[in-house]
Order: sequence, then structure tokens, then C-alpha cells
Amino acid sequence: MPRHSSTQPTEVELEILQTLWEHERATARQIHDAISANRDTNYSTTVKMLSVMHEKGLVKRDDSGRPILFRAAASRKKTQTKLLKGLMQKAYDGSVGSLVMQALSSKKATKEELSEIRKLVEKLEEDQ
Amino acid sequence: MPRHSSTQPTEVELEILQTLWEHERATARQIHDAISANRDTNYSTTVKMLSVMHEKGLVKRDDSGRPILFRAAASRKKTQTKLLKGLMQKAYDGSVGSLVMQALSSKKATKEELSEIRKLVEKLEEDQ
DNA sequence: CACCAGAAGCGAATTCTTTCGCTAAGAGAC
DNA sequence: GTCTCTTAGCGAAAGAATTCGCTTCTGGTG
Repeated sequence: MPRHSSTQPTEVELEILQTLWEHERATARQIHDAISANRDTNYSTTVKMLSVMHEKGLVKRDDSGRPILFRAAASRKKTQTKLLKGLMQKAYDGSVGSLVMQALSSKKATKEELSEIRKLVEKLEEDQ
Repeated sequence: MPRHSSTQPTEVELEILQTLWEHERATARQIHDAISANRDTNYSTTVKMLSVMHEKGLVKRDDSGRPILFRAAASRKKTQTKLLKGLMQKAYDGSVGSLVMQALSSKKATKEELSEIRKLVEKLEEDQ
């Protein structure tokens, strides 16, 4: 026996979603042009992925006009949070603290980011 | 055509690694008993996974004694960071800042964690 | 030494993901 | 209406992840 399908977008799916989050709605051709800038891939593949993603409920399609228009079913933020929580659960035993500590240690944040984070932490500390 | 194999441990592999990080070295049986507490799985599967993971270089094995002993090839921290950076790249466009902000917003951290995070942020701000 | 229980290993089956060639359908140009 | 170009869709192939039945090996017991 095998395993269950994940509700989280896979890597390629995520790439497609990225362009949809940027452009709100796009045709298969537009999406393909965008992702084929990085990844060497065939137009048919993009169309197929969109079909699969539609079945999974990751994208919505508007068939009313002719070049069919696609858009992301879930917002960027919602999707990111889902993925993040998944990682937190799988690899950090659910601990936000150690995840955040490692994130901050692993890569330099800009001055602005640090300041923003500090403000959020201070606010969270007050709310306790 | 398909795709390239990932260097990152998969979900089931991660579960096995968790027990190895906790116990330093363990037999297939011990590992199996540990993970079968959560996941309903067969001993053969665990053994096979260990074999696959050995080929991938995720675990090391000590054949000198009879029940073969396994241990994780990479530390927990190293592996976590790798996964975290992967997610940061794939889903956050490489931005630590937004990842951390979302992590903090998505799940409550304890008072101690918040304080520790604030100290780290303050230190990072000074270093700039 | 023969026997038994548990450990290790193998190969095949299943499912998911990603890929693309080839066919069908639509829209505009002549 | 016919031709042509692009868009949509389908089915099959290939690789990765996961599963387990069955065989083989090993160590200890009587």
C-alpha cells in the first residue's frame, strides 16, 4: 500500500501559484511564459498541471471567455502559513520558538525587517 | 520525462530521523517500535526505508555488531535549517522577514520563547 | 548439529508527481 | 467554407515515495 495525497501544493504547483499571486488572473500561455523563464518546461506540461491543480482545488478557472483564465484558489498568505505550519509540525515538533530562532540565525534579515519583527514580538509580549 | 530526486528527507524519513536524533543510535526494531506508536506501519517497511535512507546518505549504519545500529548522518539542527531554507526559498521568495513574521502570527509562542527571540533580534540589530 | 525466532534484504506493487506527444476544438484571415 | 495558428485535453510514460510479502541469514537453544 502507498500513501495519501497531500493538500499542500507541490514544488511545481507552487511555481505556478507564484505567478498567479502576482498576476491575479492569467491564461495558461501567460503562466507558461512566466515559469519557463526559470524552468525548462513544455507548454503541454503547464496545461496539464493546471488541470491537475484544478481537480485538487488549488486553482479556479473562468471558462466564460475563450482563452481560459486561471486564478489561485487560496491567497499567498494562507498557503504560506499552511506550508509553514506543516514544517513546524513535521520538523520542529510544533515549536514556533525554535523555528523562528533558527530562521533568524540562518539568514541575514534587513534592518527594516528586524525592526518590524522586534515590534511584533514586543506587542505579543504585552498581550500575554 | 520526470524529475530529480530531492536531497531533503521526506515526511516518513523525517519521522525515522526524529527517533534517531532522540536516541543517537538504534536498531531497526527500536526505530520501528518508536514510529509505529503514531503511524500504523509494518516492520518490513521500516527496514526498507532505512535501506533507502542509507543509499541516500541520510543515515549511517554500524554493521560490526549483529543487530545493526543506525544513526542520523546529519544533526537535527542542520536538517531543520536545510528544510527551513528550502521553504523560505520556495514559498517566501527567500525573505526571512516575512517568514518570521508569519510564523509569529500563526501560532502563539510562550513568554520564554518571545523573550529569547527579542534578545536575539536586539543582538542582530546591534551587529548591523 | 538441527531448530526456531528474530533480523535483514529483495523485488514487486501502488500511488503521486511531472512530463510530453498527439489529437481535438476555436477564432480569425482569406 | 477552408486553412492555419493557438489553445485545451487526454492518455501514457517515467521517476519518486511508500508499502509489504516472502526469502535468506544469524544467533542462540536443546
